[in-house]
Amino acid sequence: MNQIQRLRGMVDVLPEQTERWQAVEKLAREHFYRAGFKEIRTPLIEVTELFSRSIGEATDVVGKEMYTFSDRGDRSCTLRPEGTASVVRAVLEHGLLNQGSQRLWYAGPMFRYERPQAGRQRQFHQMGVECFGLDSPRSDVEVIAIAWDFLQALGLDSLVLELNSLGSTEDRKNYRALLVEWLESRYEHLDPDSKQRLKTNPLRILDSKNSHTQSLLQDAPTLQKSLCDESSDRFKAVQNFLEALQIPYKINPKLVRGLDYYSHTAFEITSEHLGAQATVCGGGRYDGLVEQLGGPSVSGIGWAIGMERLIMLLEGFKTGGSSPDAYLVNKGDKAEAKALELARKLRSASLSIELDGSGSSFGKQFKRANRSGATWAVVLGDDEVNSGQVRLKKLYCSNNSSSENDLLVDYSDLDRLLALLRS
RNA sequence: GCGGGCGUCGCCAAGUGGUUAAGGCAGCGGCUUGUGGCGCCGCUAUUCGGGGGUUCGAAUCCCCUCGCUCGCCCCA
Repeated sequence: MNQIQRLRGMVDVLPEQTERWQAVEKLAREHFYRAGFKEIRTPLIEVTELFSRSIGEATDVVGKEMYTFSDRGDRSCTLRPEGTASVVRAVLEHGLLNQGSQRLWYAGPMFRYERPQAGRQRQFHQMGVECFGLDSPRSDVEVIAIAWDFLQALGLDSLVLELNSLGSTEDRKNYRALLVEWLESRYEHLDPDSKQRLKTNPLRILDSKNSHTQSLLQDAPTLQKSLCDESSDRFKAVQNFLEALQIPYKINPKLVRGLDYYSHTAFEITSEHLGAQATVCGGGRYDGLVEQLGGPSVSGIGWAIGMERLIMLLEGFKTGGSSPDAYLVNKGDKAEAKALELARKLRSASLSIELDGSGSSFGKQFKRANRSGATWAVVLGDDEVNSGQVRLKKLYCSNNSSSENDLLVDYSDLDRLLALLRS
């Protein structure tokens, strides 16, 4: 194959799909706006250290999935694998936290060097929100509700909100020690993956898909029991607020987010229609992150939605489709010149006009006019030019192909023409 | 990084060792250089992802390679 192809894991979104994307993006923007969120746009490339420090050296994302390269100044750069780190960096760099709490949203491509599969690409798109300086459990629920309501507004059913608390950093440290000790005494019974993870990221063993390991874990110490009173009160409060808002949720004690910076509330919204990668939306609280990146001790909470996965769920939904208001049929030297001019005039009056540029027979042009889905055909030929008129023909209505029912309008009478085309 | 499935026209596909690689959709052209949605006719793969090999002969068998896809790991 000599034809140049796209890079592996990169996806072209074709016109047929972009309409759906735009509809989703528009709806999301409305939800963000109504919730008082402002957009932030950060670069696609950052210094590598930003991600290794925030996401965590031991995570797969940092360990093996980053697009990292040296630039000409020999700096190590990385294409962003997620949005949160960049947003925190930007917020600190521009002193936004000095102006009180912040509610931000972002959208754009992310890059992870992984083997592509259903719902996973190397360049993928996320829309997300990040809040800083909102500490109460009420904020957790407010933020979750934005995601939930947005997804509901898209008409998605059979979504499940899964919830867990990872406790404070302290709680997690304690629990980690407990769990490691417990697992080490049963080391022989663990599957190879879990043995490996015992060294790198023991909490992740909890959501192992190995059934043997899972049954072993039945009796393992739980994270819940390691939560201090304050942490478990907070978790309880989150649940109460969710119930008050009548947002259904399922506690999943094994939900452990992969990125190091999460603490307390962690959640995912999943769908059974997505194949192996079931998570459409994932997020949680990251109270230590801002400080870890050199900022003040300010709390954070946010989530990200995977656009491609969301679009997959929307596959069955109609988006209306767009067709031009009018199709401009034109033939003959003078008529073609006039048509070009007329198209421009109509467009500047904000009509959508498809101009036939083929110069082929009227019959052919009408066929295309029909296919375009336009409501009107605007006809310009030598006869019309000679009489200073255009001929309007309503498409897709009757089966008359005669020109008796056509409307003739002077093309100098733009107002009348516009009025007709809009009717 | 590791496993499974697959690769014939823009799309869907037949063909599984023998001279010219079905068919459908879409596209283009004609019947119809002044009028459309129907119909009819015609055109559109010197070639079967790419390379090498076996054979008198390969899209069909073998090897390598590339790509797609599903799953594992992990994440959105």
